[in-house]
Amino acid sequence: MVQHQQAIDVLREKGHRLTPQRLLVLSIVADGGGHMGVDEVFRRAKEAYPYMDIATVYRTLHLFKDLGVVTEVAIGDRLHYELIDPSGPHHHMVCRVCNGAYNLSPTYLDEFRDTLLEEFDFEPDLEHFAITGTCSGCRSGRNTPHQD
Amino acid sequence: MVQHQQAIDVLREKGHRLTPQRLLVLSIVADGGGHMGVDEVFRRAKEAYPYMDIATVYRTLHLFKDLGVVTEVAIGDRLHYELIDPSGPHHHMVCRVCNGAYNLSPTYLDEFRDTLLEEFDFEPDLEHFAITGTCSGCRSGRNTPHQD
DNA sequence: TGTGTAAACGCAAACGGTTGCAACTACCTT
DNA sequence: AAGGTAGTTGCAACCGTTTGCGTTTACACA
Repeated sequence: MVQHQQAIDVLREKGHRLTPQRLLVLSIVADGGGHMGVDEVFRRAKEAYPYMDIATVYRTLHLFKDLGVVTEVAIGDRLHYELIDPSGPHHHMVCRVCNGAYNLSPTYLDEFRDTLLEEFDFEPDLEHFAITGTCSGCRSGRNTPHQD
Repeated sequence: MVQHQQAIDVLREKGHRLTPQRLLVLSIVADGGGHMGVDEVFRRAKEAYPYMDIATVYRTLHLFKDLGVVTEVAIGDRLHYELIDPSGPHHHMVCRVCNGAYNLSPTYLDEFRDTLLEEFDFEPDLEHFAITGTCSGCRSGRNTPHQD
């Protein structure tokens, strides 16, 4: 996968070790396409390598997040992860009825950020936060609610 | 406390029971003034009534939230609660350096809500969400970071 | 005022997530 | 290629929160 060679380089450059576990988690998140829950990453990792521990999955995902290799997004009160989008950062709109996630360009929040800075000298972290709400389909009753 | 007679009426009207535990939690949150962590509510409740169980505190706070009697706000990844503000709803800006919480009028987000509705037919839940960021004091290095 | 019943409680077990620690290993140095 | 070491792992214990369950209790109705 040429896709995550970039991520591997970041690991090496920052002095982190290239363990089989990390490479495995990376490839799972990369191949998963879209936002993956921790439990699914763990399930797939354990399939490939039965000694894999859930703590390692969490530590690895947190590391990747800190390195800017993956994005963390809360969907229905659980954290999900996806490879950093090559087309740039984006926010997520998560529907609380069907749990669907939609991307949102950050420009929609630029104005809001500027206002907070000007009025309160408060610098908001708006990089990767998820906006909960009700999506078009669920507002019209077209979708079926998710079951958690 | 005439303050939460209103809340008590809501409980009765919706057919929920007025248990001593609920009244206790309500008075603690009301008297606490500002955002109270679950652990502090529990600590004070147990002082007044040693049989109080942490599960009851959680269940009670969730009930109050569902009834719109209290507001839930995440401060430093822990949920806090406060009596619904008689001066109307507001958002919170939470500093991730010092964990300070500041209120924010919802009008600042009205524009953003309108945009999402118009462009995506997505209705965001912006009632009580917290915006993390760095506050004025911490941006200038005047404040001391919190220790968790 | 007494009684029946569903709601709410306290307790304990379970959950998702984090942390401490001893054993292991990727990688630097020689 | 071999050795030393700090970074990483797997395990188990722990944390804050939720849930299942048997017991208790607030409240409607007689």
